[in-house]
Amino acid sequence: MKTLQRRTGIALWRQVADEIRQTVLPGLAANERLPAEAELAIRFGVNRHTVRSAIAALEKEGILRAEQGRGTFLNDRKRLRYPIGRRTRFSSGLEDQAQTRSGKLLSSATMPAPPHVATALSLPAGAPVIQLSTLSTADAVPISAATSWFDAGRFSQIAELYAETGSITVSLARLGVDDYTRKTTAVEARHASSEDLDLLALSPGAIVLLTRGIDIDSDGRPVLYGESRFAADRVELLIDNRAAENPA
Amino acid sequence: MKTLQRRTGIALWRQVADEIRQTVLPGLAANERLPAEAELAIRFGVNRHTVRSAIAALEKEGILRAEQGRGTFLNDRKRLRYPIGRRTRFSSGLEDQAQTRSGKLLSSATMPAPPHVATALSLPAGAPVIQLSTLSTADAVPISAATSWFDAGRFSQIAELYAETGSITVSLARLGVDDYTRKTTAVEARHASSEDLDLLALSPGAIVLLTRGIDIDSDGRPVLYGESRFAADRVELLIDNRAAENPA
DNA sequence: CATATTTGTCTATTTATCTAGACAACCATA
DNA sequence: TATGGTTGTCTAGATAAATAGACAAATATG
Repeated sequence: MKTLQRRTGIALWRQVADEIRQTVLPGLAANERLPAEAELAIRFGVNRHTVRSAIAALEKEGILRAEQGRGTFLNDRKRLRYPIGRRTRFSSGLEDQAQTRSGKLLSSATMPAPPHVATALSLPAGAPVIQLSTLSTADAVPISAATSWFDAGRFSQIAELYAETGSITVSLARLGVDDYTRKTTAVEARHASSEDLDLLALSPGAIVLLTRGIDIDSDGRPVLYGESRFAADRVELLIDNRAAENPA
Repeated sequence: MKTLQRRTGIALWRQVADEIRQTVLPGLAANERLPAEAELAIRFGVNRHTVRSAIAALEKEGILRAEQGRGTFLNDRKRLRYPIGRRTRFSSGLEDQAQTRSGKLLSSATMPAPPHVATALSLPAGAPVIQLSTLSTADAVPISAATSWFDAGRFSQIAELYAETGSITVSLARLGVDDYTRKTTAVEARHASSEDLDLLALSPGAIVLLTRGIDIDSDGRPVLYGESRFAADRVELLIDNRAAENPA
């Protein structure tokens, strides 16, 4: 096998790790044994030590466990399924997948709206907005880091309320927004920035799913514009159009 | 600055390239000059040669251009915006963003349905299905590689028709499916496999957006199950829930 | 309990990446 | 046309990653 590339700035052991993730693991059931290190080394055309580095990395991520004398085994793990639709909220939709969910306020600031934020919120350029940086976790695992912007005139208390409640939905309800729905969501994928590596406890080279969305109230007025970064190895986004057709 | 990490299997120059993409370029207009190599080297705490490697990589990707004596400049490039909704089709929705769009059949095969495919198509386990591997391009740039499965009993001619027409929509229409809509779409992100690196002309470490979707006909019967891999640096997915509410 | 198989550890060598410094080539402009 | 700022090229040395081989330690099995 000669699918690996050299001198690309990605260490061989890391490419081997990715290749194991994508071509070896999908064929295994939970707790099933992987091919022996020596065999994988032949399959990928690298030294056994290189395979060992790859396995060590996957082990540190919690995906595999190596047992001396017995072999290396696949751990039982699932991606969290995060629904995106008209009623996109962090807590609802995850109830059956995680025991505990929480939102933490990392920082807040009032600032003139950057151009794309002003456009999204239908505000004049430079109008004052409140920016919230938040981190959401499920069962103590960081799931997403988000940056949200609100009209400072309409939602001046949003930062304090979020810090207290840990929920955008609850905070907005206290500010008189009984209901809001997602207008559009754009999805991209990119390598995690160093900040997101820290926040989401990822290792370098990890991928984040980036969603950018606008929420509107029942009058159609923009309530918030938000950008969320999800740890791609822990989350998949589920877009259900049937649910979108039948608002509650 | 000390945001870069060493001994992680990702070469420093590659981390610098990612950091430039995410923290330097967003602040620049098209054709604007980047800070000098020496300045970037100080900012990231690395040698100037390391910055040069990073810039060379970004230049090879077509994002930057370096001009001796003048500086390094940001090229004018946009991500293609790919709509995902009830009427998800490759051609429609891209008309205004690309002059030419085409679909190419890479391979086809008839096989017993793998478990997840059988489930998605509501077929008994192991029922015969036709698997299509296709590559879609816009303006001669590869955009997505897809694998689709169809009920072999109902759509036995699908491979020949797609090879001829380059369009799923047209092929299905000739087989009597006047209309179909997207039931659900799941989105994940991951590192590109070596096969996708080839197909999509990506460099190692690149990211693909993976969508898995089920299309149903007007009777609600599953028509196809498909998995598409999009080059994440060339595409963003747009989920518009308003459009989903108002089927044509 | 003997044997084969597997992961774990160690040493040595080669290859790739990163740093350091110097200077050439090119460009804008005062 | 002289000057300062920029990218391009070269050499040399230090650090990290990959290969090669040998053997220890744990496990399963006949």
